[in-house]
Amino acid sequence: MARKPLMNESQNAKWDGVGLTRLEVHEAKRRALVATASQIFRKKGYANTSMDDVAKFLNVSKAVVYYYVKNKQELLFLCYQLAFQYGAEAQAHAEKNGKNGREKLEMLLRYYTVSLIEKLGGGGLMSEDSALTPEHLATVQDNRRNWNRVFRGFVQEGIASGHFRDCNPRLIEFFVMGAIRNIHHWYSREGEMGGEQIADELVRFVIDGIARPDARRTRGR
Amino acid sequence: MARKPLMNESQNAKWDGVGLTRLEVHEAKRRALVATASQIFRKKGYANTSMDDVAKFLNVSKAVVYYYVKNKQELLFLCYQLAFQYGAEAQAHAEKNGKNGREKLEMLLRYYTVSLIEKLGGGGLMSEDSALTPEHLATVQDNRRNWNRVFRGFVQEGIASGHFRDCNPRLIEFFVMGAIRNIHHWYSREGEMGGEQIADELVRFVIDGIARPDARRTRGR
Amino acid sequence: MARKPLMNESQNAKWDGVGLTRLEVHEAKRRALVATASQIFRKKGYANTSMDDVAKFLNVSKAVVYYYVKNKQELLFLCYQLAFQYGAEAQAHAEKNGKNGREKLEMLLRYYTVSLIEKLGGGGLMSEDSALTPEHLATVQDNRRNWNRVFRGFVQEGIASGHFRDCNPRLIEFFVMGAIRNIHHWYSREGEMGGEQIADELVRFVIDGIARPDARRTRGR
Amino acid sequence: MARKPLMNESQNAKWDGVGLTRLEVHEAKRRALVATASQIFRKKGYANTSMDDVAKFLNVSKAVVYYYVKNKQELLFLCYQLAFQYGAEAQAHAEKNGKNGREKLEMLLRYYTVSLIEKLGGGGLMSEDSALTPEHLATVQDNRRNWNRVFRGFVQEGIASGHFRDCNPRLIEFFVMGAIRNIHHWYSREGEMGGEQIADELVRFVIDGIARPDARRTRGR
DNA sequence: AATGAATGAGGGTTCATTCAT
DNA sequence: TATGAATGAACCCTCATTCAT
Repeated sequence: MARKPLMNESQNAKWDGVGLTRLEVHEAKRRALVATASQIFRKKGYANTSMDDVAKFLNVSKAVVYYYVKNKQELLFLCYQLAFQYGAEAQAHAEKNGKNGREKLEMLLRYYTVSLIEKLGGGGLMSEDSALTPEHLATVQDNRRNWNRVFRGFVQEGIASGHFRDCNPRLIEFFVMGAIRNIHHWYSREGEMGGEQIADELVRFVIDGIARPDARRTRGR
Repeated sequence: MARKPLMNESQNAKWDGVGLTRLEVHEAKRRALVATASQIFRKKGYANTSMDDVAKFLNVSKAVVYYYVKNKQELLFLCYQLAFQYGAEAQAHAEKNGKNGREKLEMLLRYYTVSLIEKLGGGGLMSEDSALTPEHLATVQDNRRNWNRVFRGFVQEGIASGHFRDCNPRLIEFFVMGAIRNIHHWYSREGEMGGEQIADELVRFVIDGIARPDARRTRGR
Repeated sequence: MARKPLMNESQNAKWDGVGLTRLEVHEAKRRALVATASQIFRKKGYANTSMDDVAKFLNVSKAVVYYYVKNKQELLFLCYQLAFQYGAEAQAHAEKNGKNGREKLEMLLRYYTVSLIEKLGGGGLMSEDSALTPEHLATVQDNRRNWNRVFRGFVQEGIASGHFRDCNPRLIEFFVMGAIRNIHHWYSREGEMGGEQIADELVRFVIDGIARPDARRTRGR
Repeated sequence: MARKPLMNESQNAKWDGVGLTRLEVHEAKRRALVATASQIFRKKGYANTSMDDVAKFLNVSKAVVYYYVKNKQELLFLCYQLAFQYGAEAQAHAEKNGKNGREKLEMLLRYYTVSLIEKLGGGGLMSEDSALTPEHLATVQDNRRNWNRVFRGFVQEGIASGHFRDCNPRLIEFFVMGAIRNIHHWYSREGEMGGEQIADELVRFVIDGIARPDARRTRGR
């Protein structure tokens, strides 16, 4: 049987001409694998997805998947990392451009939400903690703790500056992250709404939800 | 080996003396089984939980579980139903006592959230759709559609009455339900907060998030 | 499909009438499993033997094997134990009945050799150390160290008493144990020789190999 | 990535300057491969050793191994041949220099044992018959039959000449070969004993084990 | 009602082997 | 010659499910 490359012909073409090193090709394929797995895991659930499912989706044999990742748990971990990466980008964006807590929170949420929707088809993998190895879980929790710190810090900054009312930043973060984690349950690429639109609505909902009455935005609709 | 009843001695005692019919006893045990399974499924994930896990938690043999439910999928479905039941109660409560959209939404959320936290230890099972049989999935989606109708109806009622600003009720529902579904990820019975407190914060966050600026509640803190 | 018991009908009959407890039956089946596995592992090699092979030989499904042992490595360990058990019996026999080093060594070898041949069809499993878990390997090595101590002790006792010439007990033990471990490579139940005969020849060979010239047995042939 | 030769630099140097034909180089590398594989197979077991293990040990890619041998089974067969080769040499040596059965047996054992220990690090591969192809197995058994004939012939010659007592040459051979096959289980190059010493002790043990009482060697110690 | 014993299907993982470059 | 990439067959193990007692 003819050996098939991990990526399809057209994608292959892209680098056949360009001078990509073998390592770059390898890394590109690996990323493609993780991105694909992320979507499948999210749609069917990690435990309900067999490595064969992932392989078949990529039109390769199961062993190829094991050529690129050590095992299913590593693949899961890499999926998590994918989501954290966008989180880190969002943080950088917010801290660079936001002038106060409210602006920073807005930017954080908007950037993050749009990324998840546009780049990860509705959201990254975030709810399969029980399947992570202890080591991976520790890393994930580190990342999460960092995210918590940032998110809650922005909220507190907003409270201090008078933009936000007195609220429990921890609970607010849980509520908002729940809303975001839930997106993939209902989002569909074919739907009428794009990432920007969804992010708009979410940001307004969140900011209004914690804004100080007199500091409320009056942006109309 | 001594035969062990599904429920513990003290619980057993309750009906040994009282004149419960065999059927009532059977139903009570079944409910206990479903409630237990619901918690385990939620904590470890449906696919990662074996029927043996459930049985061992109840200190009975695996076969006993099959005496009370037809199969694992039925058990999952019953867990879903458990959550829907509280939803229905919340709906009844809201429709009966709420005088306008805003009050109804408040009551719906408060009742529902408190129920999930207090009765189901942080939340019911709602995110394992991919494991449901087509028939069960259809029922679940019926229930969900009903819930959607009610939730969005309250929001629209609030918009119409001027309590809420113009917003997308569909998106708002997704956000809010995401926040609620997410509770079990962080809630712990040993934590300092009870269901009422959490529900308070959530309700305020949500209502403020969609309130009309000039209709905003000025409830202080 | 009809469920088949691990042991065949005639064996089953034995305990149907007799009042064996369930536990005893369970243990008997487990022993039968280990004895069978021991033979197959020896014949085909541990790594070349699949759990399916073992199961098929017993005419049961593979899962049954896992009902009785935790995994393949535990099965291997139990096979080792089987051999050690006969070693311990041989030791007890020799220490009780032998009056000097030479007699003890004779009895040790004869009892052990006959046991392996008659009870384990030519020998127990002893040469798959690399497949043992570290924990099991530690136990095995403990057992081996004990056996070494006993064997070499008998040789030294014989040297001290003048029955044996000056020799290196460690090397002698290695040679003799090699000869014994090798038996299963050539022994066949259908062959013309029984365990007693083989043991006779072995014992004479070994004892003569280390006897003091003037203390040499003159047992004719 | 830089291409690595199968043998290390210094070894390579040897033939780079000298005028070795391509074929000779190929054969040398092939022998190096077989010798290496032989050691690994013996240490970890044939089935537990992957072609990757062999390749990694040689610091080459797995495909290189397939350049030199057709498949894993051929590699195993070549390992067997390595041991037989030393057997043949031992036979030639014994037949040329031994003046009677006893001397021939002594020489056979000494030469063979020393070869295995010094050249093959404790022993060749001899106990993986079940992994051989039928064709290879046939050849191996031919070789073994020849070895049997020689070994037993020497024993019988010794019996006829009065050097050995009446014994069963077949059993004696099995015992002795078992002792030899077992050497690698305990021999370590770092140990205090060399091949000569071990061979000395073995030869004395064996010869004494079958010597006629009155013909016994009186070589002291 | 409850249990121990048994099964069949399926999933994760390894590995000998091949092939284009 | 040498390598990276790819495959398919096995194998270990788990688990939902059934059934005789």
